[in-house]
Amino acid sequence: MAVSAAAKKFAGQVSQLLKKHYPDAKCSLNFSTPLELLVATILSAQCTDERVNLVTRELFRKYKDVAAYAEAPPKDLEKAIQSTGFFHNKTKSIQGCCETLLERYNGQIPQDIGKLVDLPGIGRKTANVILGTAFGIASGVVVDTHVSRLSQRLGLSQEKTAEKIEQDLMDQFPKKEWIVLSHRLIQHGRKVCAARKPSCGKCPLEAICPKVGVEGKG
DNA sequence: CTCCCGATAT
DNA sequence: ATATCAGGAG
Repeated sequence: MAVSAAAKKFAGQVSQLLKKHYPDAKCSLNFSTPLELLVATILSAQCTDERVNLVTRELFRKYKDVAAYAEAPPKDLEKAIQSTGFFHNKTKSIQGCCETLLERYNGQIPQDIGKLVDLPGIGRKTANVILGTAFGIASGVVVDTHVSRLSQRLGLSQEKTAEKIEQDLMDQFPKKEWIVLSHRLIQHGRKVCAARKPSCGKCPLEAICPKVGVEGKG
């Protein structure tokens, strides 16, 4: 699908206003290596970054490399990450990833979207976070719960699935903006354009926002 | 589509 | 009580 010039112009306005208001938006998950970011991002599913950072402070002290996660008794890992929710699934994902990394990639994290998505528990969202934030590779736009919601409200996409929303965003924003755009949209979604009670009065995008689906408008 | 799941705000 | 939080798999 070709994108209209009007759509790209609107995207440019969004981009400019976000840049002005969130000049140095960055990843809010604490990490010091690509592996730590991979683990933190798996833990971040349906959980606040604040909670993830609380858990990983101890977790990263105990598990230093891929082998440490792969060899750990599952019960130990489950206990360590319990408070982030979905802990059975997340433990299987972390250990499955680390086992596969040892088997196929000599314990290294591949810098390739296809290979990352092929790992257990890694979808496009997590893969885009790892590539963009750990390696500086613009493989796509990170579409999480915040980016999905903001894309709808701003009228950037009418699609429902994360995959289709991501394609719409990639079509409207230049590739060089994808990584920082993701961080800015997420920060804006957390602080201003919140799910339940959006602070439209304090929103820097107020003047151009169609407010699709926002109560009182739409 | 459903299921996984604890912590917090409303 | 219920919605929501940097999702992914079956």
